[in-house]
Amino acid sequence: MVTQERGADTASAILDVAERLVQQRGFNGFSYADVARELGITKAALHYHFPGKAELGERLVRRYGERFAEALRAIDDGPATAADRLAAYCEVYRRVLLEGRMCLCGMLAADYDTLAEPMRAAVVGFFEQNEAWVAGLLEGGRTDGSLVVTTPALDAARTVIAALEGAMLVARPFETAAVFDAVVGRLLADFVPGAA
Amino acid sequence: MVTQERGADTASAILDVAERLVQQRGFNGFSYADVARELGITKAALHYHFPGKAELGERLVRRYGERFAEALRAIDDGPATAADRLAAYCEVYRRVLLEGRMCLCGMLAADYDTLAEPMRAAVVGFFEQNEAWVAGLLEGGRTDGSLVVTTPALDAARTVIAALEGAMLVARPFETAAVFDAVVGRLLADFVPGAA
DNA sequence: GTCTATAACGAGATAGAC
DNA sequence: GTCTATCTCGTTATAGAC
Repeated sequence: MVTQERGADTASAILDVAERLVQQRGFNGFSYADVARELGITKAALHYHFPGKAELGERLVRRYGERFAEALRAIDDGPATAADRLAAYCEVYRRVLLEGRMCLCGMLAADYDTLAEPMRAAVVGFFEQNEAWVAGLLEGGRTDGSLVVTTPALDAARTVIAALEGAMLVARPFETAAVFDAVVGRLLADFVPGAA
Repeated sequence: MVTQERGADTASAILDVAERLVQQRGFNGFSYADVARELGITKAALHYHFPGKAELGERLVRRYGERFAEALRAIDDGPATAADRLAAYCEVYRRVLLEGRMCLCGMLAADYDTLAEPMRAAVVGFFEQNEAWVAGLLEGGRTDGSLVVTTPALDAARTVIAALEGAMLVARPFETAAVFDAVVGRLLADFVPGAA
């Protein structure tokens, strides 16, 4: 039944390539042709799996959010202290940066004005999910005494996410992780007692 | 000698419109046609003033940097304490956000991989200028005692800029300044003794 | 300094064969 | 599930008239 050797996971191969292109070039900086060329298939094959760019984009964000949620669960089951879990959270972002990428949803936040409604909603959902998780982490740290959180947990969570997204963004023109590391070092020093 | 009523400042009118479009939609999210339509001129007229999109973009960044430098000088001549000057610096970003815009160079940092070299250099120059100014401000605050700066001034300056750019970025999908305000409130509380 | 007209290309998208 | 072929549109850009 199979004519081309790839099978049912062509869709995820497409998502992999498109994801990287969006993270590097932005949603308006890549095309179906770019993805097709890289996979050795035609644009028409792409339209079979994803009817349009907006639908592809929406699936991209939802998959990214699911993978991010998995990473957060892995952190929940990992480091014992809230301080260590916060450091692990920062490390997730750092790994993305080292691959030469921006956070997918950070990039799409920049492109936000040009996105169709379903994609917008998915981007908002990603940030809400992250805010809630980080806020819970900070609450936990306040309780077990491993973190110093002086403001409402949700406000503090937004600060953490904004700092990480901003650090990734500003690190891009400098083409080094040094800027990112300086920001994260300060961020952790602010929340972790004795880390200054 | 003048056939159309506008005169020599058509160029700056073009820059005004293009600047806003880039700040809202990104460099790959606007076209010569968009700018021409809004000004009631043709694309050909645009090409007369700016041979290509890359040249327009470069002029855009340089003008933005000059205006930003003016704003920084105004702050230097304004508030007496370093703490107040830091707050004034944050307020510059806040005003941009309230206009529904992203920082021009923050947006271009996202688009960075797709930019031609001259534009990239201009974007890097903008961030270097800002880092240096903020670092000087923080040094001054450490000296006069109005700011608490525990890390190297340049690292701390990068934290400030990353937090502001990140706060603007993340505020976009939420379509409110509340996220931005939460971040800036925390930022100031970190540097200004007694502000927590 | 701005226009009309058009070139040259790439984008997203579709029809229909295999 | 992927192809070829094609469509339509928007993009950047240029030539030459006014």
